[in-house]
Amino acid sequence: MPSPRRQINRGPAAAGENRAAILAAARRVFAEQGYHAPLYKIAKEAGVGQGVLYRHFPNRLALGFAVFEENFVELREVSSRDDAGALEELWARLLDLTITDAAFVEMFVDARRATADYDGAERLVALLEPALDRARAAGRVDPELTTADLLLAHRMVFGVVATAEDEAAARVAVAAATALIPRLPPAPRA
Amino acid sequence: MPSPRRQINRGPAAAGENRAAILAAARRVFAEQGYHAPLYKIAKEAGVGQGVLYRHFPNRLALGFAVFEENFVELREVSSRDDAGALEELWARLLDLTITDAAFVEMFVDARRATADYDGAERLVALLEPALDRARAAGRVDPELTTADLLLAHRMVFGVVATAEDEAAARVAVAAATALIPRLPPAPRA
Amino acid sequence: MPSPRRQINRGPAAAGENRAAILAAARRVFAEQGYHAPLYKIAKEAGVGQGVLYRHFPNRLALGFAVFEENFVELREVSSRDDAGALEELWARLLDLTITDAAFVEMFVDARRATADYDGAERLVALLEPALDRARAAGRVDPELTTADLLLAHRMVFGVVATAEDEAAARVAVAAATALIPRLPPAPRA
Amino acid sequence: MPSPRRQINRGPAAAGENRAAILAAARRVFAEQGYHAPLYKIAKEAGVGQGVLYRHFPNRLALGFAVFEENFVELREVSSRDDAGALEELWARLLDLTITDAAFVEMFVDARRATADYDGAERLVALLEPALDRARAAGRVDPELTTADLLLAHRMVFGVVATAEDEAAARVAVAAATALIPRLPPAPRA
DNA sequence: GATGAATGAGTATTCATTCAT
DNA sequence: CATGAATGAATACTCATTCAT
Repeated sequence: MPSPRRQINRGPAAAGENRAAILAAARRVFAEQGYHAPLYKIAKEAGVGQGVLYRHFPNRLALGFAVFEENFVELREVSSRDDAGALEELWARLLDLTITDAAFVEMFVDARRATADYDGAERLVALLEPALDRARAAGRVDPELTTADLLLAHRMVFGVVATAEDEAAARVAVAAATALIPRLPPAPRA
Repeated sequence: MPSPRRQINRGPAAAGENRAAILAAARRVFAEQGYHAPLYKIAKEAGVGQGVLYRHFPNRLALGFAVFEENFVELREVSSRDDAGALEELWARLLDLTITDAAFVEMFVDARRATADYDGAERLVALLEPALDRARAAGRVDPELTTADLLLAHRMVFGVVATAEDEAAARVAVAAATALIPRLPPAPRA
Repeated sequence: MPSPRRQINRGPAAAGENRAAILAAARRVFAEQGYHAPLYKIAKEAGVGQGVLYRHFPNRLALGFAVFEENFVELREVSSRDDAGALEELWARLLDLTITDAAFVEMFVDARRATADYDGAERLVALLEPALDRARAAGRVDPELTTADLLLAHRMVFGVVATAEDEAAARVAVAAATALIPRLPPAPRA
Repeated sequence: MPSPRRQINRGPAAAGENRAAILAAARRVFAEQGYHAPLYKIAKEAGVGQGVLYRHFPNRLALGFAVFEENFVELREVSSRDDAGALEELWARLLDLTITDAAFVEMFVDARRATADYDGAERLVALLEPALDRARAAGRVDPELTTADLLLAHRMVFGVVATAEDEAAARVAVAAATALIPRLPPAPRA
């Protein structure tokens, strides 16, 4: 017997808004409390019922990936820029997102245990490869540098972020870490 | 009617044994079920009551670190070897432990959120520094290589291990990752 | 931007079809998942919205009874056959439906708690009585056998079905059970 | 962080009492609300934490069976009476318990879906067989009556109880139902 | 009238931590 | 000191029911 004091039912039209609200809330909560924050807190933060969250995202991983996917949209934009400097910017932005969304490190650690085989790596390859090709053609990067190298370097950055005290420390450490790998694209002209 | 005695109370003498049993059990359970395995399972696996576990380790992090510390004993032995090749072996062993004890990646991710100021880094420095000095003096490593570099590289390896599918994949990826950093000690003569 | 129409609104004409589709779906789902299967699954299986299900059947019991009622249609046909052998066939068919639709046992158990005063008993009486009268007149059954006996025997068969492992076991057990009650109509010439 | 206002921890010594309290509460709650009553209500009714309930009984079925098992103790006492009239009393008591503990009908219906193969039938056989043998030897029952018949009749009584409006109606109906099976032990001299 | 998303109370279950014995 | 049962808050997840469109 539902209590009469429930929130107004905004109807199916709210579905899109709700999904967006959940993603935004998840991003916020993950950042504050980590990837294992209770899902009901995310629902509450988003201002929706728990059922809505579960309708949109059947489990934590689905939600986590969805949030993460949003980053791809941004990266794709940079990647699609048909210019030789795109790689540098793309790489810089990727590192930045990795630092900002440190919670996702936990997610990946988790996903390893979960069966879910995420195609994030392939997605990333699709993003990096064309930009790398253009940069190489333009002679802007080490001709030996491969996409696999970039992927691996990204995972290495993950480790630095995961073990950093906070975002500021992570930023410094990531800069130092990438400097250890000579083959990497040059730091963007900040 | 006194409650039946489930196990003989072996008195204070058992404290040391208990501690060791708990550590061994924790290592086993962490490896099987991950760092977030229920503590009562570790107590049961160790054959001790939960109270004993709490007596020795006030929380999961304390236990986790204690298990991890055991690795230091082994590393210290290598480090204390007064020979120029110690660094290579030390480094190789460190990477190996990082791969094997993947659960600790979770621990470190966790520790970042917990306020816990772990002195692991300093401990590691204390281990690496003398070996690095000797190796440098003997001209066996890049003269530019610093202890900070090693520490950072170790964190990078963490990231690779954390995002690897399994131990075998981690081993391959770590090899590739360290190859990206030219300054690092050479791989040990396998 | 109006929300996309998921399915054409076929108007009131569809009401009858919908009702039938829901009943069929309910029968299927009850058989597969038991009487307490989620209602939304029935709606989905029927290809209708949940609102429609609620329009036709205000609650689970109403739906359950409606499905069950369909059996009466079949039984009524047999009962209306103006011949002395109708009782035997009617009784045999009743037992068979009881075995087949085991989910309804759960429903009846449930109904006992719900206040719902189901008139199923009277309906059954209306079906059995005329056939019993004809059979008695024709000397084909124990003259002592009453409709009340049949009703009671039917409930007893319920118990056997409810506690049987599966349909096959139920069939065997029901045969044995009815054999214990000498007054019952003879088994149909299979 | 446990609130400071928790109930006193009575220690392990309370285990026995707790188990008994849970069983009693379960019996009460099952009778009032049916076999599917929320387990936390049983815990609360028993005055224990939910964890305690789960420690003693890992799932609903385990709890249900445990409650049911208590009935066996009583029946066993009657059964072990080395006298020819034991069967009649045993049978009467069995029917009575079946009427009283109607919730167990639901449990059995449920258990059919659950994997759990309960050995209740064998237990019942072990109880009934010796008493039946003695009764038969003393010529107090139909020499044709078998234990299997009794078991089957018991299941039939289940059906009658399950479909009865309330306990009073069940009592009347069970009497009528058993009267339909001539071979059964005579009603006890009430 | 039909749709199906939204709602959120209800329930099961786990596990860190305490504490009587 | 050790034992391990007790505690109960925390959390995940489900599903009956409503209602905007």
